[in-house]
Amino acid sequence: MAVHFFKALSDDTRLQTCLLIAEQKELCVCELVCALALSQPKISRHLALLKEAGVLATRRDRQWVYYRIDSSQPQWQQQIIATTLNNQAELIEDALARLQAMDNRPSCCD
Amino acid sequence: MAVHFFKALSDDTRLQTCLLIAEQKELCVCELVCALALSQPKISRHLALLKEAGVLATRRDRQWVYYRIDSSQPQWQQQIIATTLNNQAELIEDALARLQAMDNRPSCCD
DNA sequence: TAGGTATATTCGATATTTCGTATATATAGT
DNA sequence: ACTATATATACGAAATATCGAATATACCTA
Repeated sequence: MAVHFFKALSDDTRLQTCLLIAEQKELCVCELVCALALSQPKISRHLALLKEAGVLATRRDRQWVYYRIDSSQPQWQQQIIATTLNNQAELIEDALARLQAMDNRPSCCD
Repeated sequence: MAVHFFKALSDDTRLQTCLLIAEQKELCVCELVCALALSQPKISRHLALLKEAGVLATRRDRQWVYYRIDSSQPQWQQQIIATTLNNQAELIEDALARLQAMDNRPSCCD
């Protein structure tokens, strides 16, 4: 349902999370915790919600769980996420800076 | 703020209202009450919220207040509404049928 | 098996949203 | 001024969402 999709995006933490992931293709929980400077349980709860809504999908690699935009969701939803990223990039400026300053990023050790 | 825009669309009544108005260009409150088969105060409250969010704009003609998509809001927001209408037209099927069956539509008496 | 790191979940408290009902305001016609 | 129609708002109750803190689970290394 479209309403659930919009509800998923209508929280600051969740919207930033989606835009960050859309921009970075894939991020694990600890990277999101660092980028958004929020508690791990808070991030985890919102990620569960986004996954439940069909917006995000996951894969596990060893101890890390990577989240990505669920490419099996309706195309128009993915389009809306892309449009929002293109027009509201400033929403994740600070988070991106923190992410790039993060050391021991698991993605770097593949 | 983008979050407020998505919050505005993340309620069933408000989403249907926006899509109906996007499709019909302009509707007054009593037409929406008829189309959505909901109480007038409920519709009015949601319309006030959508106007406050900058999604809708109004004009008064005699006793009727007409709501339309606010064309002064960011283009990407209007794009998202259009995309949603194109892909989720079924959300307003029933409402459109009720609207077309409505008699004494004020728009007809101009 | 033990200890460390990463992630998910539970719980109760608080805040926010939504609603029905009642009422107020605005405009039109007589 | 009075009545009718259209719209907006106020208020408290009920439902929903969000949060921090604590705890559980999963995986890895030794």
